[in-house]
Amino acid sequence: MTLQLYDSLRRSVVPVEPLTPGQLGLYVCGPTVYGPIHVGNARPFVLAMTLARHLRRTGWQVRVVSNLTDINDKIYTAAVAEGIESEALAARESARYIADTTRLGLGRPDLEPKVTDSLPVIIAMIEQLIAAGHAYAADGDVYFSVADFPSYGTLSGQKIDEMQPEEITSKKSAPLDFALWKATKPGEDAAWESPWGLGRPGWHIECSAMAMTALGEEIDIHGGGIDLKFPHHENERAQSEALTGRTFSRIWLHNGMLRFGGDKMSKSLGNIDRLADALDREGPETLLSLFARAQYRSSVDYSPDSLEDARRSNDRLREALRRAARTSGGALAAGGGPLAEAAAEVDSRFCAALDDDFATPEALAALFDLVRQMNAAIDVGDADPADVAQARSVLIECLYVLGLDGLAATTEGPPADALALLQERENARLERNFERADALRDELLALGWIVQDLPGGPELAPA
RNA sequence: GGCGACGUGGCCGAGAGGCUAGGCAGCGGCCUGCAAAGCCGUCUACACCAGUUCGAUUCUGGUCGUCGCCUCCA
Repeated sequence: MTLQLYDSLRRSVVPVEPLTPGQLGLYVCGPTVYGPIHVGNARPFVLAMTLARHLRRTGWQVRVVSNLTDINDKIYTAAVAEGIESEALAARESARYIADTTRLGLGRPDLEPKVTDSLPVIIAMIEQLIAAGHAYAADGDVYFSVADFPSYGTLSGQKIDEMQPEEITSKKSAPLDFALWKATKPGEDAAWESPWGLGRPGWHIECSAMAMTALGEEIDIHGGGIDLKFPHHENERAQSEALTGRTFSRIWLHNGMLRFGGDKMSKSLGNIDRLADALDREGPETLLSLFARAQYRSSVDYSPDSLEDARRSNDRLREALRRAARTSGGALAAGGGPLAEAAAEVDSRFCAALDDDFATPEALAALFDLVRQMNAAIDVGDADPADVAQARSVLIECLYVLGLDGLAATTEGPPADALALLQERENARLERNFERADALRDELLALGWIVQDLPGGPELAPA
């Protein structure tokens, strides 16, 4: 099965044709660091990192680049509101973003460039755009001339003549033109020298600059939230292709939004749950499972119920892994048995599903199929420990792709006092003193252990 | 108003022109003193109306509805 992804520009699932065979460069629009990110902001990050894991596991060489936008109107505004330097605010929020997303346990992109480190490239690009006649300077600002780029609007499906732009309040000469460079304004405490005077880059040029610097003039995959399609990606595409005459991105990969209380989770609507808070409450696996339950292009309902569903399906995985670990003992994974064969089949279904536009729900379904088979084999009791170990290790490998391998974390065995209580309960049961036995079971539950009376005797499972 | 995506069973969520998705919840059974875990079985489906077809939930058209975007936005 060849890798296919949905390209927003072509509006269909297309085969991925890398610039260099076997290699893929992926650029994902990162956050503007003016405040803590919310759960929805994590989706493109999760998509990029998990997609990269799948690709690497299936033999691709992948380079993930994700920027931090540390120059922006909102940063100035937030800094003024706090009475601190905008640079300090951006630095603080950058660190916070890194810390929050690191907690997801998916590692870091290969490169995370900042706008403040990219000014020379940005300025050079703007100069070239002006020289080529695609942009014009106007009293300290520089604008991209949209009329000059014929295919403007094809990415987002917007028709130029049907757009209803706000009236011209700035120095641009056509309503749809967008800023490549903005002259500094009073109250802005960070500005850079440029041929057009002191100022700062516009919102879109930075991504073109950083993407091209890291991955070249043509990149394989450019990702981000669907809400960035217009104007951000439309503008990025216009200025980049006007500059190079080449396809900027071969595939535009857009993730759907998180719904929270019926609307898109959005800072401007105020219906947000901070990623850090969600991680505190739910832990990374629940959030990653919630994301994996939906295909990346679908919107996801973020609600107590959907989180509960995610938690429970993780419970099932965790329990299966625990039972398998218990059954396999210290056996080394070794192929050959029927369970190992089943696992291999599930693995290829898993990979095929992910190769097909990263269909995580289908991939997950394959995994649950393996879980069922593992449980059934363990129940029957004649499973070869090495076979179970093999299936378990395949399951963990697959879960790793989705960031869910933590579900296999070897929990500490029950402590001696819990085991003593379990023995006491067993004695009570043998004496048919069930009142006493049930009281001890409650006591164990309070200690965080659930009693399971399995055919082979009682066991303690973490609550 | 324009553009785009989508409407699947109690909830979430895949999918294919006729052949079991999966998870959670429910019900029945096995196991259990009971429970838990697990297994087996099982009920609620494809928004509506036409059309194409031997046959459509899957294709086409329309209707209704939902969501996103239309220069803050992951």
